[in-house]
Amino acid sequence: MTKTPIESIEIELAVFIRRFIAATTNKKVGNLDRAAYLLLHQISSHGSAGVKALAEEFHLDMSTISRQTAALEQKGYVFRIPDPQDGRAYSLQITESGIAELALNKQLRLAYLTKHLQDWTSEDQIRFGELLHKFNSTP
Amino acid sequence: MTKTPIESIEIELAVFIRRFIAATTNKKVGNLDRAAYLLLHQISSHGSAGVKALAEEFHLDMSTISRQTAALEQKGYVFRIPDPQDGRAYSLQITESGIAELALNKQLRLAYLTKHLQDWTSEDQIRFGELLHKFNSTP
DNA sequence: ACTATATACTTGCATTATACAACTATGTCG
DNA sequence: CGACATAGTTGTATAATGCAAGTATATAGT
Repeated sequence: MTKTPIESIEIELAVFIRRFIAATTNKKVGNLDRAAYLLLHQISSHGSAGVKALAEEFHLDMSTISRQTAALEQKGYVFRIPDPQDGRAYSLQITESGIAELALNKQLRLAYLTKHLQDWTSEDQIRFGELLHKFNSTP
Repeated sequence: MTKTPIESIEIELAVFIRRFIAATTNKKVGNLDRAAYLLLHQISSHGSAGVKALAEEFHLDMSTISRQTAALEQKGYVFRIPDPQDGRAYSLQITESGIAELALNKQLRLAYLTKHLQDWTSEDQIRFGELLHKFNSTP
């Protein structure tokens, strides 16, 4: 029985996720766990955003994001700006300290990944990045 | 500032994992959660195995696997065979019921993935599966 | 303008997955 | 035989998450 491409993807994805979770859960790199890192990255690269927008971006519940952003604020990595149009809403902006922490984290993550991918051809690296992006972009 | 391929992979992976976890955590497909599905798949496709071997395969703690396999046994999807060489060890084998449940799950997961990848060329699908496999195979 | 409903966010609670440590039982090596 | 190692289990703590309920603000219908 030969596997179809989608069957291959399906099982490889499952293994992949399992490993990745195991490797990154509860293992903070510096001061940021996986969730915090992504939030900071998003705020940093796509501009300030509110809780709702972030929750939608990551397909998570607003309550989860609310707690995580509160933690980031507590650590001084983001601050809130009230939305002038809407008294209920605010937007989160990254602080200098947040930028520094993000850069440090990124550095460490890249070092790990670079090592993991050291034997890949640069063509495969590019292709993998493109395909992941494509997968993520599919609605 | 243009991103290097590894920088792209790094952030796409982070987003990807986040989404995948959100989409599959606490969402059992039929009777199997993500962890149980993978265990059954492993036992089914690579033959019977003990708790230790499974823990190593998934890079998880033995205690975690021990509980998950106990749950699978409880549901009647696997059964234990004492290791004749080693009184401490068991191997886990899948039951008929386990095979059926696994097949059902796989079906549902494939359906979802097929839909998600419906606009991809078959070449991209193949390549994505290969690269994920390569990533997983890298020690 | 008033009321009803919707929305942005927070908080309380329960669940789940996980790791670590302590424990049991068995095996192995000196 | 005794000391240590190994396979597995169980107790406990932690963390991430979702759901439900609550607060405050906005919007729409009358």
